[in-house]
Amino acid sequence: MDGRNTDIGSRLRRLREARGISLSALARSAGIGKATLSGLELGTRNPTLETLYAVAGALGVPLTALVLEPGSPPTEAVRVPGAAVTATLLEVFEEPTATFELLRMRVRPGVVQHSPPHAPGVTEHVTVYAGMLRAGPADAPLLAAPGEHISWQADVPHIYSTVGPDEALATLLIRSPRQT
Amino acid sequence: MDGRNTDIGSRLRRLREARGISLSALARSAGIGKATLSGLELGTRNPTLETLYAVAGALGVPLTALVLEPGSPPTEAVRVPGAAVTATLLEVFEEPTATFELLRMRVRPGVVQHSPPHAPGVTEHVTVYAGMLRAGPADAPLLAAPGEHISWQADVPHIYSTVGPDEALATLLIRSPRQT
DNA sequence: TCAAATCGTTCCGTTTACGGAACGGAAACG
DNA sequence: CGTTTCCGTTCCGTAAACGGAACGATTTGA
Repeated sequence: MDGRNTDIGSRLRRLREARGISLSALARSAGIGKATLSGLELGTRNPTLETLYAVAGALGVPLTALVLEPGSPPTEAVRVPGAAVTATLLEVFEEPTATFELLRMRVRPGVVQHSPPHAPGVTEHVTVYAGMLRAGPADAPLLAAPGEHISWQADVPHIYSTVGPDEALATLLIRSPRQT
Repeated sequence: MDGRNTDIGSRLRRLREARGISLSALARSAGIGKATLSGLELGTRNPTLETLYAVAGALGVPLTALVLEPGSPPTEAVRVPGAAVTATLLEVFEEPTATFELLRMRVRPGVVQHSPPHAPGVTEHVTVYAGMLRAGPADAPLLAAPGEHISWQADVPHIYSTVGPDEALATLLIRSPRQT
């Protein structure tokens, strides 16, 4: 019916090349065949879930980074000191193994907010409801339009910024595993 | 290393049964074979991305609702569409003492959606981002404007409805203590 | 009460995703 | 210049995911 999912292919290739890894090396570290990875990037194959997990795992990205929508435009990053993000804490849930914090977040346009790594295992989950938000790991941020939802591991440096002239509004859910 | 992805299977089956759809019907509307869907739910197959898209599309959920990250074990109940409310599951967190479900919710205007009581201890947390939402216990609903946040105990009958002519959009976080 | 419909699973032939091996091309080294 | 090494693609046999059809069990309806 179609020309396959070349969107995943190009996204995957971009992620790989951004890391400077060869196709052969990535295939090896993911434990899959070069033919499989090549076909995947070229969009000539319809990958298995198992394959997708292997590749995402080897790249160190959540599977949603491969499967999720938009191609990310390059960063036009204006760095301005001072808070680009203001957040309001709405709710906190204390569980035996993790703490959940629910916040409402406002991101001012034209500024990139850098956030240092959190503790290992911390995940952030953002639902955008106004503006165009660009957020996630500093080296591979994701793009989200109103109504969309993105998640990432927060144990690496990550960023928040808007795309376009409008400020972005979102809810942010942070899950922090309890300290060992 | 397998044991397959029975997590997807059970999650999928729960999503399907929450909608009251038969396996045959879902397979038909997704345009895939019953054998495929059955095997997927039983965890005896390693689905293709194409298959996953078909199923997620037919269920009206983002693919990420089916394919959670490794480390997020199977899910508790998912509540979904009546006539007035449609919701899509964005994320599920399994904790030893509770399950958190993060959903995006759309409430059509002019209709009141009644929801039966949940198990004792279940709490619902709504952040409104468009329209005016009226939600909470059926005998004492709360009113929320965009940007506002309300919570209530969900172990009594509760309702969702809009105020005014516009539909309401919100994120819904459901916290369900684990069964004893 | 029995027939028809529908349920979810299993069987099976076809299609295809898989990895290993070969392939041509491009650097890197002698 | 070879020769070696690595790159990404293509070829190919095998394993398995696919849909259609049959299956027994259950529900529905006359």
